[in-house]
Formats: sequence, structure tokens, C-alpha cells
Amino acid sequence: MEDSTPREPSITDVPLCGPQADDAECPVRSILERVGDKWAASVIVNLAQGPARFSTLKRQIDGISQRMLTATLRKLERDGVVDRTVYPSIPPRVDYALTPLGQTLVPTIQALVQWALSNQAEIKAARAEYDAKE
Amino acid sequence: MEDSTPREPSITDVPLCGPQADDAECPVRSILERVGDKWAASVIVNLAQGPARFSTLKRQIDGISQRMLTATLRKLERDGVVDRTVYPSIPPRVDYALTPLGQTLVPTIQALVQWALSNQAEIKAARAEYDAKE
DNA sequence: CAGAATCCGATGTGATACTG
DNA sequence: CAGTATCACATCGGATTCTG
Repeated sequence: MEDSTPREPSITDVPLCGPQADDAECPVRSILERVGDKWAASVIVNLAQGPARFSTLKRQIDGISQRMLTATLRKLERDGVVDRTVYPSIPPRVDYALTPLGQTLVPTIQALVQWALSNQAEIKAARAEYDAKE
Repeated sequence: MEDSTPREPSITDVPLCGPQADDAECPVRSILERVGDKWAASVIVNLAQGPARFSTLKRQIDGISQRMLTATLRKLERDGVVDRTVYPSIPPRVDYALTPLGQTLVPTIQALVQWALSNQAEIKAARAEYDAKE
């Protein structure tokens, strides 16, 4: 019982898990972290338009290195969000696409992106005010 | 013009920004990163229940260090998502609460959390399959 | 109580070079 | 084309100690 701010468990008390549980134990946090990955959202949003090749993604996602694109795609693939199809041709060709699971993630990410877009002015103002020594 | 995977700009072609634009330039990415911050979502979800003191948050968010709690709160405060109220008493007391802006963010985060919860089995399975050498 | 400061290992990220 | 490997560096994040 807190003398000041008593609080009881509620729906919002979502299992965001403890300290050590970062991967297998806590899908919630790992998903959150995946989305927060510097490039993951860009990849997902890009693939939401349809399948794309490695080089296409690299070109479209401005500033990403092939190292990071590879790593990001691997993580998303491991989570079953992205599907990787290799065509054993020469030169090699690999297509990436959202899985059905990945597609269900798109609206939520879009919502987050939309939120950011809608409130970017307010956020920018808040930061300016904060940085101006608050 | 891609010979293989032509793609045109669409609504999903959201400005996720380029390489250097990480802070002021790209609110979208910075918001995504904020949400993906290891502890930010936990803090927001916790504050969604109502204002809380530093020590209360620290106790409720299992495993967070005061270093990270402080840092997380500062970032959220800077973005205008969290409000910090200091009561100049002895011992000092500080209350944190979501701002109106912060409250508008809650449903979206909940949606993301909900998505993760709903699909955690599928994700876990996907990871297991992937790790089992796919 | 609420933090600031410091130390330090772990992890993330980019640039570059190399390969099937 | 689609990676992998390596090096270098920045940031993250935890533990600990100190203070108003």
C-alpha cells in the first residue's frame, strides 16, 4: 500500500516481463524492440507494398547498410514476420515478403507511424521547450 | 524501373527518413525508437493507470535500474509524453504522469502489445523453427 | 527519496573488403 | 546480386557510490 499513489493491477498491467527475459521469455518486449529497431519499421513498411528484393530494399531504405539490412531481415524472418525466398539463379536473387503474420502487424505499425506524424509538431515543440532549459 | 519488382510510392511510403536524421529531423523514427526503448513501453503502460512516483515506478517495473528509469523518464519528458512534478519537500517527492499527448499514445502502444500477446505463440514457434536450422 | 556521477562490459552500427 | 567477415567506434545498460 503506497501512502501516496496506490495502484492496483489492471488491464494495462501487461506482462512486459522482468529483467532477464529478453528473448524467448518475453515476446511482448522483443516485439516492441523489433519495431523499435532502427530499421525494422522501415523494412516492414516497405514490404507492406509487396515483395521486394534485397537490392531494391537497400535502395529504397535510404541510408541503410547491407549489414544492417541483412541483420534486420534475419531478425524479422526469425520472428516469422518476413519470408525469404531464394532463387538459385545466377546471379542469385532473393525475394523478401511479409508473411501473413507480418501483414497483421502492418496496421499497428502504421498507427504508430500515423501517431508520430500527427503529433510531430507537438513533439518537436516539446523538445525545443525542454532543450531550452525547462 | 525494376525489371523484377516494380514498386510505386503509396500511402505506406511513410517518411521514415534517411540516415542522419535521427532526432529533430525525423519524429517518426524517434518515436518508434522511443517505444522500442527497452523500458519506455513499460513506463508508459504503467503510467496509463495514473500518476506515479519514481520509487513506485521502480518497484513496479521489475528489473529496471534507477539509471534506466531516470533516463527513460527524461526522454519521455523531453518528448512531451510524460510530465514531471517536483514537490520541494523533505524527503523530495516527484510525480510522473502522462501528458494529454502521452495519453493519446497509450491505445496505439496497447495495440502493439496486444498484437504481441495475441501472436506470441506463433512468434515463438517461428523462432523455434528458425533456430532449428531452417 | 530521487537523482547524478562514474566505471565498464555488452551490444549496435557503419565502412570496408571479400565471396559464391 | 546477395550476402559474409572483420575492424573500429558509439551507445546501451547494469552495478555501485555519492548527494541535496
